[in-house]
Amino acid sequence: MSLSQIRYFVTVAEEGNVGRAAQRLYVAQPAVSRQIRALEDEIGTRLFSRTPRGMTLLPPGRVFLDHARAILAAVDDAADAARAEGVTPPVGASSPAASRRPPG
Amino acid sequence: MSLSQIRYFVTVAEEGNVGRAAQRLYVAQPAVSRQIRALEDEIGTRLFSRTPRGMTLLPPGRVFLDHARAILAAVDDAADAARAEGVTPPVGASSPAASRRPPG
DNA sequence: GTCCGGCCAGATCAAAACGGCATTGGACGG
DNA sequence: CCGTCCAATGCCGTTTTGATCTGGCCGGAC
Repeated sequence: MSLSQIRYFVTVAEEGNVGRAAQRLYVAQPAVSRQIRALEDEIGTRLFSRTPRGMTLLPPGRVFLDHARAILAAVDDAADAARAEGVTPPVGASSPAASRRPPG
Repeated sequence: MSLSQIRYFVTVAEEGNVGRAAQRLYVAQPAVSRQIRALEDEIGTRLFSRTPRGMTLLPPGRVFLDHARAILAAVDDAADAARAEGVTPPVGASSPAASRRPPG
């Protein structure tokens, strides 16, 4: 399972359509189709129901969607938090971390 | 940023040593070294201090470590939750999801 | 001062993953 | 039956990842 697969999944779930999701992701349709399939294989359950009108979330997909969004948000948060800690704030900054920052 | 990079990071943080982390991850040392570097490049901040005795977490790394563990746990949770929803439970199961499951 | 051991990082090559294009196969409407 | 829309597959080139080998850096032993 990769973060790309999770992003693909969320987009397909939102669009209900692999082709449109691929456009939003700036990749071709087969790439999205394959990654969704791989994700389902790894989890061991179908996440979507394939219909001639597009893709519909199955119950496992609905559950996974909530988690997937949380994961993507957590990833962004993690990077932001590390970056924020990386910049050297001015002395006497309001962050509680300022007092436990070593000199090095 | 990839989940592998996050796993590599957590292991190196726990071991304080790229070589030992690589052993635990069943990959070679340079692979871990490169992924850690790539992660730092993407975030835009050094996460470790390189010393001749090993790797020590810098403040951004300490912050990132908490988030990283949460992400990995969330990924496992997501897969487990989807799988749990994927199995068809017996009628009258105690899960509240049972009542909103379509016939499939 | 010199040698040795541990550790991280770079270069190079091979394997795997990924994506794109072209195409197939299934369902629906005219 | 034919055109349209959608997802899935085959094939190929590109990108990414990892393994191996090698070098540089530092500390300890003597």
